[in-house]
Amino acid sequence: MRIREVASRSGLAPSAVRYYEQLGLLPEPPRTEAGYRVYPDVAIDRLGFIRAAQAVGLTLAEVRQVLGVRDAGEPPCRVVTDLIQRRHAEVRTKIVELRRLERDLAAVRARAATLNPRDCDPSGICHVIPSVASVRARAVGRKEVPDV
Amino acid sequence: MRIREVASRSGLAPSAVRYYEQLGLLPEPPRTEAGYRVYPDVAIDRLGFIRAAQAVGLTLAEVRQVLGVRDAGEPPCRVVTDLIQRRHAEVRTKIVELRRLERDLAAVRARAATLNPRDCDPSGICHVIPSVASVRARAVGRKEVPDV
DNA sequence: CTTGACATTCAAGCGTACTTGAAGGTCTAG
DNA sequence: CTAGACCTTCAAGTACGCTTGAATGTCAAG
Repeated sequence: MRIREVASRSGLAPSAVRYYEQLGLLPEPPRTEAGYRVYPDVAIDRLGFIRAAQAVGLTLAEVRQVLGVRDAGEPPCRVVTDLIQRRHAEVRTKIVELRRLERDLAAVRARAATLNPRDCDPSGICHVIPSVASVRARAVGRKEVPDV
Repeated sequence: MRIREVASRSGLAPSAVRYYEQLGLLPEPPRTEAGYRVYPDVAIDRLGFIRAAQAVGLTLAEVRQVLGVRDAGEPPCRVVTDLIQRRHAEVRTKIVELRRLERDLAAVRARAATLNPRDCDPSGICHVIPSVASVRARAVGRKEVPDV
């Protein structure tokens, strides 16, 4: 299998596969005489694992940890358990933060809905945005969702 | 007021204030003879607004939009309402995604807890990670939370 | 023999919001 | 007079996971 096939079978771009190899997530495959990479079937499984790990929010560095342990011949159960637990905590924290933010945004919208733009104070910028208490105290990130 | 004061009163680093000026969020202040920036009190309000807008998740580009309208002499109500509404939808979507992810992570942990590492299949990498249905279908981002 | 789809490497770019570093100037207190 | 706390500009670095571009090579089909 050459790179295009292994990539598309895994839902990746060839460039991503090369990138993973560069990061040490994927072992260097044998080459044809012309220098083309030729992958064994098992590469599909490995890429599948990488995708699944990313899908639960592990970074590529973390995935590398897991693969490193596995490649060393040991079961990575312990590492995986730790990483998943940490990630779980992160996600729960983030949900709490986003819920608060959601509440704030709803409050801002409600406030905006009661106001007439004609009454807008031209000496400020927009009093409706800084109007909610918790907005003044914290913030939550953006960042969209990578597809798998 | 020089840059250090305006920055610390706004909870920012001086470099951030210069950066905002560079992006056009903050008008160029007058200078002392030595070239030091000297800010009027109203700069504090403007920086406060920027922080509040960021706290609800608006990007600096979006903040610039709002400030641009305001600086053009118009009330930015319409722009603000639109941006907030969009942002609100994003946040709600993200909460849904994170909730699903949280559920998956809990499932992965539960599954891991029932297994003995001795039974780990050495031919795979770690079957526990790709074990959850929705993990195979989608992913949710990481990205931590900027403090305000 | 040519076209076109594929492959290679390497460096650089993207987005976001900044920070850091280098090299230097200014100002106040002791 | 000097230390040190502050200011200036400009370019480059950070995180993260890739993609893109340039320059080039390979290979099968028509």
